[in-house]
Amino acid sequence: MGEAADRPRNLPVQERAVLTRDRILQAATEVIKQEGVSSLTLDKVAARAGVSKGGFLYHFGSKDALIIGLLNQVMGVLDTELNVLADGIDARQGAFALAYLEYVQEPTKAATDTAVSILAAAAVDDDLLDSTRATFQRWQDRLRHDDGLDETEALLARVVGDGLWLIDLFGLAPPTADERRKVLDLVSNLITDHGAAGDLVDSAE
Amino acid sequence: MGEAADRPRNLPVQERAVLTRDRILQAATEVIKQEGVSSLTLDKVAARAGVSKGGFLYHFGSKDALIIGLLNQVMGVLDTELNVLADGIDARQGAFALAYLEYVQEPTKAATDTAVSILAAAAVDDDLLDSTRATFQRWQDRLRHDDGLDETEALLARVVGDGLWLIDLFGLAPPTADERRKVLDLVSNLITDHGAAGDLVDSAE
DNA sequence: CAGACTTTACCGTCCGGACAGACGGGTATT
DNA sequence: AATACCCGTCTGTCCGGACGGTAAAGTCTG
Repeated sequence: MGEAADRPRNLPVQERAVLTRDRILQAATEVIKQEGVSSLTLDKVAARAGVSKGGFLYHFGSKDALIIGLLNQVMGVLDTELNVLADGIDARQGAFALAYLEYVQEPTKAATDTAVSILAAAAVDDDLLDSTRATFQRWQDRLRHDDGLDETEALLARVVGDGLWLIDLFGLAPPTADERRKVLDLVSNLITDHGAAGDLVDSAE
Repeated sequence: MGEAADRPRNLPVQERAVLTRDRILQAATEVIKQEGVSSLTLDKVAARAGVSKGGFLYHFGSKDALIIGLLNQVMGVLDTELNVLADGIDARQGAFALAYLEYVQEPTKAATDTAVSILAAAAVDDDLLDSTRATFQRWQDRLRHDDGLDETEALLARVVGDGLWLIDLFGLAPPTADERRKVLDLVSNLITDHGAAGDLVDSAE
């Protein structure tokens, strides 16, 4: 009943700790994905991470703390990746919106992890989502004000993007990869063709 | 400990039963909305419905059965209301898509109840969503084949619609009523202006 | 030794569900 | 009309187990 023999044993203390923490986080998302939110128990996560329950509770003082840790990690990754993606896009406007849309092109690991973490948080305690909500609000503000887009089109981009990964989360008739691409292309074109609407009604290219 | 004195007492047996069932369903959605998914316990629902736990279990043999009942009811309501709405719209094409979009104009009771029921199902057991997924698939098929729309635009309508109520469900920076209206108008116009796209690429107006 | 890390053992609570009837209106029998 | 009986509805209680969390002792490293 102890198959965690491949766990690193002889490492500097501090490093071992951070590794354990990460293993716990990863174990938690695996449990949710494979066994569902209702199976996210301290015992199961600890077992999967190859640590005792007490060891688990040393790193995360409570179940709530685990979920907060989950959200922090995954939202942080998502935020930086979105920024990197947006920086790599050279468009006169709407770089962040395009990055947002590109991110949901296919279900990525980061997006899926985010989705299940949010689901877990909502299932356990709605309040845990507060900081996540703030992040989404920041994204929305950036889309609206700093991306050079028409406000409505900026919102459209986010609604479509969020719609896709949320549809994936619940499996509500998710579109095929081909359909996703077409819809995202449609929205992308709509945004870039006349992003700063009213200023230039021009279809160069 | 007994404030359910206003509960109907002297009624035909059959009617009393169906009323109790409905009261239980309503109590369940209230519990989820006000106290969160994690508080959806048999005791709480029973208490709120003014019935004993045994009485609860007479109508719903298990917690899973409760959630299935919840989903059946709320998805049924949504389905008929969508159809009624679509019938009332006279457009050359895209009536169902427009109905879908109109439905999420503001957070309606039916949409909210559906959302929380789906959340509860996902939290308890993912498989409970199977029949719900089938309904969404039917809607999607109808949008794609029987609504006279370009397939991509049909999908766009659903993604935007679902995106909105799912954003509401988690409270992820939900747009204001004004913003919602503008986005939905944008999509509606896109659909109706050149629904059979590919034929005419024309930017009248 | 000190302190970070981990384990083992344990506890109280809550939850889903089972169960054994009670109540009470119909219906059949006499 | 009175009696007995049935069955749909509902009650209150009980149980086994899982779950979140605590406490204290142990181990390794520097």
